[in-house]
Amino acid sequence: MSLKHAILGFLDFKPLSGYDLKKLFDSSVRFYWSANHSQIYRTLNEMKRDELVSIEVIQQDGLPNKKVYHITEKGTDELLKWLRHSPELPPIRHKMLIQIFWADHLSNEDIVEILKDYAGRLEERLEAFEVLKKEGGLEHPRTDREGLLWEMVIDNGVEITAADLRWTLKAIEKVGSMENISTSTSSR
Amino acid sequence: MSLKHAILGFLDFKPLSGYDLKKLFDSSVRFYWSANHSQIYRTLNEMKRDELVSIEVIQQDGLPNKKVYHITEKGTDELLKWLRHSPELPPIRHKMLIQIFWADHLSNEDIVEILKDYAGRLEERLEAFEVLKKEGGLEHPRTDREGLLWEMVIDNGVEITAADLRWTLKAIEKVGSMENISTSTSSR
DNA sequence: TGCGCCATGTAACATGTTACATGATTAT
DNA sequence: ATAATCATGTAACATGTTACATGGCGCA
Repeated sequence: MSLKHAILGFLDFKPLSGYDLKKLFDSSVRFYWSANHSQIYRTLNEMKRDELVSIEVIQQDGLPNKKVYHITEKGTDELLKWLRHSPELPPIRHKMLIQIFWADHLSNEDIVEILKDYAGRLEERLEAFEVLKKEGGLEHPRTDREGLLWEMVIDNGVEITAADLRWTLKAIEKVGSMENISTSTSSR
Repeated sequence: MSLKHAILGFLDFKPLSGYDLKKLFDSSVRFYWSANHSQIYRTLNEMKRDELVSIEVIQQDGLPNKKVYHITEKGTDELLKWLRHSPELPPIRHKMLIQIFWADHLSNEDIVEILKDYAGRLEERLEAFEVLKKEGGLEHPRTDREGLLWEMVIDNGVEITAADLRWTLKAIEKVGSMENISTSTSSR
């Protein structure tokens, strides 16, 4: 249960509406934790119920009203407690590797196509990380130290994506040098 | 919806019971796709309903009866179709990186503790991959080509875990050379 | 005597996705 | 004109987790 904690982190940074939270998720930690708006609104309600946040309603003319969420003392305590938790390895759901695992049914050409497609997506993501690194996502870190931590986090994404890309390119080579299948189960 | 397809891959390999499937998941692709037994039984029922699999009941004396699932023609078609799908990047839910993202609330010592803990888990996983590589997990690949593909898949895990470990060790160093926080929000 | 393996399942809950629903303002 | 932005929400569904439930066999 961690969407709650990611939200607490943002609200501790500054009070925000559900809408603002969605945008901040998308422009900062989207690669490590994402959420769509339904989930965010639902979770904020639960957090209100549990008194981790309080609501301030802001009237706006022309625009719809805003509910700005503030972190409470209970919320800060919960955040602080969570921050010190022993970390878990991220769970993985890797469809592509399952495809490769059973890909003896496909021709070399089909497998290479899948791998090239995958490599393309990794390159896109690497670029997205570069943009993030330059623009920062969040307005400004509260301290230099916080800025360093944010950089570290983005670097993790860069390093791992780059490693995955290296694997993919090597894999494309390997598949190229495998004996192809004879039985014509291939595409087209 | 991909648990269905991972199961189809295994059933195409050989007919299996829900119990067997669980064990095979755990001993082969557990790092890329996992499932507990409730989910497997539930999914097998849906697959039966959709005629992707058929059931053979095996009487056993002393032991409880077994339901062995066989892949149907429709199931094979679905598997083959899925295998050629454009791959997606794996979605990530990375709690630890969210912790680091908001870790300016913690002391350097607390952050290092978290990172060291994480590094330990990565080392364990690397060892688990080494074991997998030697033992193979599944009995025997049907073809040499299949064996090569399985090795490739495990290598991906090794490469990415190793990259993550390198990042973690570098991160520990960096945190060590950061100015520590003054405000005593730290542990103990 | 108690644990682990074999083997199946259900119920409740938590989390995540997709689609439906509304409506004004501002920029192209 | 029409698309994007602002802003909130609900309903239905899909997926994943945890706990409850049963019961014999073989081993230490």
